[in-house]
Amino acid sequence: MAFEEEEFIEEEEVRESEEEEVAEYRIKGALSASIPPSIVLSVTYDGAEGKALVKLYDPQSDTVYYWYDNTRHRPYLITDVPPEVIAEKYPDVLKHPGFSHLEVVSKYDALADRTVQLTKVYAKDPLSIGGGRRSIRELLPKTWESRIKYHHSYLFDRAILPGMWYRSEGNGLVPVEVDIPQDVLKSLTTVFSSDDEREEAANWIPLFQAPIPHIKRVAIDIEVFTPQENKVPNPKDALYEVVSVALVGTDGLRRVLLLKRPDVKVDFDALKDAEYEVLFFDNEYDLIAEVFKTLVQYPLIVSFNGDNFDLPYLYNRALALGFKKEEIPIVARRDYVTVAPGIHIDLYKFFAIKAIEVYAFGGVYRGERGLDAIASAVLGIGKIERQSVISSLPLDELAEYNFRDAFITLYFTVYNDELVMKLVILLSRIAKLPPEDLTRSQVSAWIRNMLYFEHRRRGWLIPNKEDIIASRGEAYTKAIIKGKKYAGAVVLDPPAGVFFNVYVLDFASLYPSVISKWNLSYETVNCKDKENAERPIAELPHWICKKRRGITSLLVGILRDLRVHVYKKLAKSASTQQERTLYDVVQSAMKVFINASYGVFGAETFPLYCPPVAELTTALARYVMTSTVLRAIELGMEPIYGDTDSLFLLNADNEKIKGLMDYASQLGIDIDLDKVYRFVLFSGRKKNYLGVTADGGVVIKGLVGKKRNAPSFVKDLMDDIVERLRSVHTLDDILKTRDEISALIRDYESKLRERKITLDKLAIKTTLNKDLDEYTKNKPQHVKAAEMLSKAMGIKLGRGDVIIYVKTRDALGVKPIQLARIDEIDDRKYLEYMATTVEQVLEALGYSMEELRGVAKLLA
DNA sequence: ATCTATGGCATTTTTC
DNA sequence: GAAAAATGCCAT
Repeated sequence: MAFEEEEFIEEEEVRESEEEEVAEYRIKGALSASIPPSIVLSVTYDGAEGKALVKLYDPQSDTVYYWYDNTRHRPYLITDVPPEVIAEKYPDVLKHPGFSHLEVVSKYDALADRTVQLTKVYAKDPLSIGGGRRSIRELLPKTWESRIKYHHSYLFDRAILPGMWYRSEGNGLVPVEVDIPQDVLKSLTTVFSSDDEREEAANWIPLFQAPIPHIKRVAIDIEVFTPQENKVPNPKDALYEVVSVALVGTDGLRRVLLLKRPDVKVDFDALKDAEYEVLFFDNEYDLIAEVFKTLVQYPLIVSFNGDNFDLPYLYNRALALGFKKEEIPIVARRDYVTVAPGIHIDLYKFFAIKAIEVYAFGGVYRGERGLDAIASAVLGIGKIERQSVISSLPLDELAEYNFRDAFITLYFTVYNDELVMKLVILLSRIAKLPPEDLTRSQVSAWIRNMLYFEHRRRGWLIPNKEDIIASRGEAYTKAIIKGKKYAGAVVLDPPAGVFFNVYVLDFASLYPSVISKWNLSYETVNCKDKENAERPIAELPHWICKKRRGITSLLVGILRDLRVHVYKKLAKSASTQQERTLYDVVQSAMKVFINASYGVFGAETFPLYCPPVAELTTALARYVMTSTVLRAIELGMEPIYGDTDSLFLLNADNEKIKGLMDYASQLGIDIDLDKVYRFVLFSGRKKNYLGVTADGGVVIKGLVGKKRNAPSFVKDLMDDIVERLRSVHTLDDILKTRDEISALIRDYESKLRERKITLDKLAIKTTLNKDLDEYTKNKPQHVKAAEMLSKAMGIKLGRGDVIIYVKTRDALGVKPIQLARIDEIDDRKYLEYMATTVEQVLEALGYSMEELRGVAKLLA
């Protein structure tokens, strides 16, 4: 089909205007430039320039500013060897090509509780410190101080805080004053009791109160010609044409750039009604030039998997097409890809952050990684299903498909009053990590950065992991689970049965509260000054300093108190809806840090790893739990179940609960009434129950019929059972329901026996947590199925892929669903599955063992 | 390159 | 054939 000439815009015009805009947009500000109040988008070390580069954005004028800092950018290494000794004994250090200069500094060594004189060995660039056989580090003696990690002075001093506002004054950037509301200021005196805490809280409050501007942004998604289906083109080679690029911006831009291809059809009528504009291009060079022209007009580029695909592909493709490097506004960094003049956020990486998945999104997209699955779960919109491969899709359909992907990508950052953007900025401020780094690193890196910053701000030495272990020791207790390092939480053994009117309490932020209340920190635990310390719990030999306030205890405590006593309240009470949602984001950002604060001390990968801190946290939490259980009994209540920080009580009423709350507050822990269940059905197993609240809401924990890998046949049965249970109010109802449930089970059983069921209902979904060849010790069923599938279909399967299979009667016992037929299935296995599912409910409903065996026999 | 922690249940595979 | 190890999913 021939293209109609009038559909195209004049390409000459495009090219001309592009160069102007790039030139104008790049480097609007330099060190001397005047910068109006602007938010810091990024702070990076520009190795090539040898300078620190700050990118700022002024939303008022919609301008990106660059600001170079020449003064304090050098990375350095700290050693306890004095400068004159270095000159005399280690002259190679001074002759090292990466060496810059020396400086003597005084630092507080928290592990030894004394101030020490140290030498900073400045380097020209991180490479001359970081690694390789010829690094400066290798030339210094291995005393403990010289094993201190090198510090990039700019990144850890963080003179300029990401997400905060600055303007230029003289030759430097100065912070823009933040307005603090009266009631927040007042909390400094009402919430915090010591001067230490008040001073610390005063430092933090501006981070939460500084305005978060709307940042103009564009989402990009590209489609590439693929000769083979299921084969993603390699962005390194960028062998194939970029056939379509969708750009969707917050400023109303909705555009799809299409490459004309003579062999591919296009339905122009369909495009006329489209909600986006379409530009056709005769050649790929012009198409990509237009993309670049758009990218340079935004301070923020958003993508889904842009780090690993879209941006490197565009970059390499542009090079291959003859662009010069300086014409391409895409910059590859060590771990990610960024853009000029703005920054780039890859939402694929952001959503892969466990803490974001769990705390920010409540696990709604748990385990899913693709755009379609995450968008469906978070936004309720999915990708467009396409009928054929990208390469042969008619251009109008390609545009539609491409547009939707970019639209979803942008919408992630826009929905719910820009929740995600606000969250990113706030997390950025707390962690002192620029958004580009924050959105690509796990929570342990956020906390590490936050703590490093606090050390630097106080003039503290940052200790090495080995030194913490050497002076503070390892864990003392043994874990119940083999292979773990220390004892964790208590779980009370629940009785089997149905219990009415159950009150559920939880200890609010138990672990963080314990850390705050008992002054837990790597430097206060097992400190040198044993005279001024005490053992908090007989079970453990560890002692804690009474004189000094621990840095992690202080910070966790401040964040927790600000969250609970200030921002959670403001999220409910602030005058406008807008303020309330903003404060809600503030409190959820704090929650992420607070919740992760315990775990990192038990993680060997964490630089401030300190097993005694982690172990004391869980031990003291066990003490809080068990002593509260005893107190509950004294008050006349009957604890029937509890796990870590939750407690299920019978015979409770508001007065008794008040008594228990008073007890806990003496321990320094808050108790909340979480729920009141009309009844709870315990199977007798830990972490395994079903509860119905007064309003008929159902909470199910740990039952096999609800697990992700259960076949939907079993899930349906479970749903039906739950539906019957919702109407239970009294013990009599239970007896009636028992009979109904028995009937249901027989019904499902006969459906299965008579194969009145589709294959997909029997499918079991299991995730590969490793690549196929890593299963060396064992070969589980889903791996066998994966191997068969891989062979039959020629698909590569590995870590993260979900295998869908059914149980069959043949020797292997399984088949991937794609290769199986309904007559091959092993109904015995499915009956067993059904039996364990219903068993968990029936045991609670008081079936005797004989009756249960009857059911089991029935099912077998 | 680095993915906060431990406790519990069900199933299959491997080992003794 | 029983016990132990491996695996995955979930609770907190």
